[in-house]
Amino acid sequence: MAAVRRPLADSQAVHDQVYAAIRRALITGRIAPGKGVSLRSLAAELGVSPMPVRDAVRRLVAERALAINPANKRLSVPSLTADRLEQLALARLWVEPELAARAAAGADAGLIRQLQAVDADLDEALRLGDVDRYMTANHAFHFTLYERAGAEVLLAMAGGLWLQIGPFMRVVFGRVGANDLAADHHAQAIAALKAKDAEGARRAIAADLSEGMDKMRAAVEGVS
Amino acid sequence: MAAVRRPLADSQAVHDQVYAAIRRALITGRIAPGKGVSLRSLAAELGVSPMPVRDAVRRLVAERALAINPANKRLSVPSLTADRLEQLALARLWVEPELAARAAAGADAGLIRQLQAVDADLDEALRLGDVDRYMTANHAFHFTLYERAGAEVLLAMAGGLWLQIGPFMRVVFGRVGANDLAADHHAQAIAALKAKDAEGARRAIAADLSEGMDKMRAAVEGVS
DNA sequence: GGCCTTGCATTGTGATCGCAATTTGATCTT
DNA sequence: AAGATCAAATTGCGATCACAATGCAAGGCC
Repeated sequence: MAAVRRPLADSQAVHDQVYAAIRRALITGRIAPGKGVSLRSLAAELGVSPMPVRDAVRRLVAERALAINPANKRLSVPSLTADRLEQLALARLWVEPELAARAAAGADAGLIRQLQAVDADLDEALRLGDVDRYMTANHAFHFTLYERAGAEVLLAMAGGLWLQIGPFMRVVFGRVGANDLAADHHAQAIAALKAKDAEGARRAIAADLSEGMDKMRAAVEGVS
Repeated sequence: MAAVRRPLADSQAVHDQVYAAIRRALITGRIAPGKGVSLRSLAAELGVSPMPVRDAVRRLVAERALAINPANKRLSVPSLTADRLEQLALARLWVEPELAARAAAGADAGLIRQLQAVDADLDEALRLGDVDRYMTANHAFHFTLYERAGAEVLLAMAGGLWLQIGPFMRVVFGRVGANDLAADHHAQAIAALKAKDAEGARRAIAADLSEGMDKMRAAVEGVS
């Protein structure tokens, strides 16, 4: 079974690749909330032994991106409750604007150009109704910005929160369809960055998040 | 080597026990920052095979309570920089007062009594200069309070932050000795809980944290 | 005497095996 | 024919082994 010795001089360890793969799947919402998974099935799917999958899953459980039934000890994607969503929204609304404000200080032309490119891609995805691509682009927009803040701890917190909320966003955007209002806030954010206006960037990102979370709130109520 | 089949159907899995053990050691600062550890050494120390240690370490790395040198792939307790401390302080100053405020709503006589008991134990530890006991009691005080907030996500965030900052607190309190000013804020917090004064609880915890973080800041500057 | 090289111990990683607990599906009973 | 029971398969957990890479230290070389 694919026991072929990977000629891999690829830079990363296997368990990191597995982690990245599952993480991508979660962030873009390709795994439905509440769905159960198993180590061996994931391993088979990725063509590796169960061991690195185990490692990756441990990380994801620690980040609360995966949940583990304490009785079964079987693992699944945590289903989002209104309460959980509320807390995640609150936390995101604190960290992410803070990161945006800090990033504004270190913004340069290169960053602006990157963000504009990503935002263009995002709009394209919206126009085409390509949810996968939209989710990826949206994530890329926020985090290429946040990385510029040079705040490792806060960045990690934001990453963890996004990971937890990812599976939800997918169901929301899959349901209500493409809402292009968010792009507006992205443009505002970019404008603020150009002016090195930290507070403006903070406000723009806060508004972007608020709007997105409102939609998710509505969708969650609609579901439950 | 202790390969004795544990007859004890103790409720928890081995890797959870190992996790808890290392976590306790980190929170109370029994492992010095910057110190390197190894899977096999930890395993030997705890009398288990390297495997559950591996699992526990993965979790701790994911929570950034342990760091892994990307070149070496060897792991160590992350050493605290001033920048890192600043971010952790900021994050704690946001989450923990929020948790305290939420807990105030659900505070009852039982909780008050628990907190008073823990606080008394804390004072006792201070009087005796028992740093280990102080660290444990302080942690217990904050988290028995926070648990009452009924906010799982925020609680987990606070736990993660405390875990990251734990090793530091130890060096600080080991250095400057016992400072009993914090107990004052604890008393204020308890008073606010009695009155179900959410904002008062928020302020008290914020003040408690600010003071502690100030001391740590001073200590970090002194060291580096 | 100082620097370099070589050999050994240790480390993290991945694979494979065994085990106990749980789930699942089929057979049997009523 | 419907529900209960039992056997087989699946799952997570832990142990052990193998291996490549790194760190360390002793010894040799200039």
